[in-house]
Amino acid sequence: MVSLPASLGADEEVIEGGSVVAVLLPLPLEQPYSYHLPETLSVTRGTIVEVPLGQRRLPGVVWGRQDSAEVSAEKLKSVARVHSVPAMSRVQRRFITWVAGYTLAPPGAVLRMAVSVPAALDPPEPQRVLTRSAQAVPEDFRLTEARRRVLELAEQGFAHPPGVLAREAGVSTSVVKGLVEAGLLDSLAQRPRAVFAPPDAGRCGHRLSEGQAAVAETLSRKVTDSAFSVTLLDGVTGSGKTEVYFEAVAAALAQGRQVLVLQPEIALSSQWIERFERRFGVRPAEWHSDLTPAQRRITWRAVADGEARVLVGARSSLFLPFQELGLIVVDEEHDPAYKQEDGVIYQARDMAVVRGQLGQFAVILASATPSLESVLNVRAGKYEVAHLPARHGGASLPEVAILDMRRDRPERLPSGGQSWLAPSLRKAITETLEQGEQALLFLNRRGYAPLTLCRACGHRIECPDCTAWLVEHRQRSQLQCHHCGYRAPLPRSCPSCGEEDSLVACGPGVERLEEEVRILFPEARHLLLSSDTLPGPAAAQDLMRQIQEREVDLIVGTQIVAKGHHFPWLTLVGVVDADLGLNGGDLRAAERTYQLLQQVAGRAGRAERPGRVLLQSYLPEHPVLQALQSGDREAFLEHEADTRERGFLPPFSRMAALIVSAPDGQKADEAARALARTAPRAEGLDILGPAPAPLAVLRGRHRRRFLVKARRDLPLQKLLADWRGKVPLRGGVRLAIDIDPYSFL
DNA sequence: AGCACGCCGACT
DNA sequence: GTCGGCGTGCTC
Repeated sequence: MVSLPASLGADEEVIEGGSVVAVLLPLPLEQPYSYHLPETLSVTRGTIVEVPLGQRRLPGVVWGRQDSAEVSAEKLKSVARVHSVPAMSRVQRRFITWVAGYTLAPPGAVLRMAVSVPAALDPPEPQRVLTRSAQAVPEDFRLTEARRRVLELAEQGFAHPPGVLAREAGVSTSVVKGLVEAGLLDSLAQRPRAVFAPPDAGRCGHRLSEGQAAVAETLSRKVTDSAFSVTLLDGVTGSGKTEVYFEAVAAALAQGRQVLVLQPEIALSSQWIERFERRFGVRPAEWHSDLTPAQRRITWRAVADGEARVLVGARSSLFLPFQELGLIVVDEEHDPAYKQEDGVIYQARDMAVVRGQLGQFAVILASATPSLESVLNVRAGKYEVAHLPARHGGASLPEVAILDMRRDRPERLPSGGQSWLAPSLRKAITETLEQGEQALLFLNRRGYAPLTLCRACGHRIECPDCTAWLVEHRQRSQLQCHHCGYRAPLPRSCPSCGEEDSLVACGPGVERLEEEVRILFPEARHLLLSSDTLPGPAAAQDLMRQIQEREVDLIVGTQIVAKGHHFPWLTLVGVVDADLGLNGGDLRAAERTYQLLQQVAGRAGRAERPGRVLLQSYLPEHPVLQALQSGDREAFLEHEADTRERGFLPPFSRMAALIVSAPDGQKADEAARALARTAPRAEGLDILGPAPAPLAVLRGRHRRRFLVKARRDLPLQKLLADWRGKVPLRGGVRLAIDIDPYSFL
């Protein structure tokens, strides 16, 4: 009889061999499948097992007992084996179920995000190391020079992996292999050294000001309360948010709990990692899309085994199999990158709050420009708030001015070409450079020009698979679709009328802006920062270093420069097109523009040099620009809340988007009409559509869209699930449901 | 998500 | 005559 550890609750009771168990598989399936559990195996709920499915073998999680025989006996297969990983915790399983119910994704699809690394489910191959065996060299063994060198090294007493031993001795691995076969070297299994050393919570941290220390104390108390809470940590760029929430991280570590820090774009947060290392003495575990398969395996396993105590990661790390999670920090909580847009569609910030509620621990949402949702949750008493006093070290906030482009018109370039910089911005750049300081020109548009037009026939070059213009990338002499990844060489003649040299680039992208900078400020050392010009995180880190060390005078960049980097010599930020992003039917367009521009503005004038921000705009009266100029965030939030309330928009209502897509427009229309006919009706429910989605064709699929607005007390998920169930989808038609949509494309 | 089964074009 | 394209539909 197996005895249960005292910590196992009723939920973790042992399920004996001979039972039938429900196993959730990491596939888009609505229900767990039933399997016979062999007499030789015993499991609990949460045990990760391997089961046969069709011709394959897959991992799955024991979801419960299957009492009634719902599956005919002849169909029932047996659990093949139990994986040697700790069982998935009850909280983790409830989280998966909750997310599936909320997003209307099949539970198996959510599970797939949690067991994303099947290779991690078995213990890693133990590393083999070689030592000199006790056996003497036999008389008849040809002791060649290569063999002698290897044995000599091995006799020095250190055990080496075969590859290292061969390299050190300057021989090939086959020599080493021969010596093992001859019995002159012993192969031993070595326990892998700890990859994730425990962070030292007790190390002396950054010295905090009195105000910061008080906030740090509040946050730490939230952690040690071991109860669910959400705190909005609100403080401007440079107010020391990171150092302050590090104290909450330390408190969770001291309690023996794991910590997850979510970042919107992890690949670029090398500065964050350095700060963590300074505070805690070790690097945190990392989780993002740039990890190699081996790193992924090691990290997943370390989280499951509880070896990784702090993990910093992108949104997908929310589904890692933490056992003892005791704090989640969502850094830059307003960032739209937290919204996952394909597969299981979810908002990681909101799901982090749910995870905290299920796990009964503290969640910290940090931002200098909090989302309207979070601000209203504070106002409603659902979240608490902690304000950090203004800039650390007494540096002042930058002065923001709007340049009215209708009056402050760019002059022609000396070459006669078009210019995108107003005279007053040019002047400001000149002054800044003369003072030996740095300037940043921000334009959130990749490539050279967003549109290529034929002067002869007026043809606009579009993507063959999407309703979108192709963007010229002159550095690669390519046209690119930013929606599907289509690329084509830049044509010399118009693809429509065949006219030679008739194509003109319309509008600016960062590449074109850099060209202008080269002409106007030839002396300045300049740098183009865009995701296209960065081959990887290492390159990004090097460019950031160049800026910090003043090896660059003038920076041209897209939104990747907006994120949390500290540039002490940057005193001028020019926003080339502040109106970009204000248009479009996106309900968060104004908010997002405000946040992005506020973040970019925050790059200017840290430390003791005051900064200046110039916003080029054709809509200088727009509330977003006015709020940026006056620095009155509260007025902007008030205006935004009011607009949303009057429009019955989230968070005053709940919203969902349904996207019907099919390989041809007719099929999409038919399916959309069928959906329209069966649409639910209820008091407080508005259904708009079907209408062609703004990107009417995406990746070759024709798309129609419904927008659903529901009063907050309506059971939105149930209404949508019933609706979906009424319409069978055939002929390549797909229906995607996006709860709380962000992108309206 | 795979993998098989199943019905129509270019080839050893 | 087959090999192979990927469209539909299961998988306990």
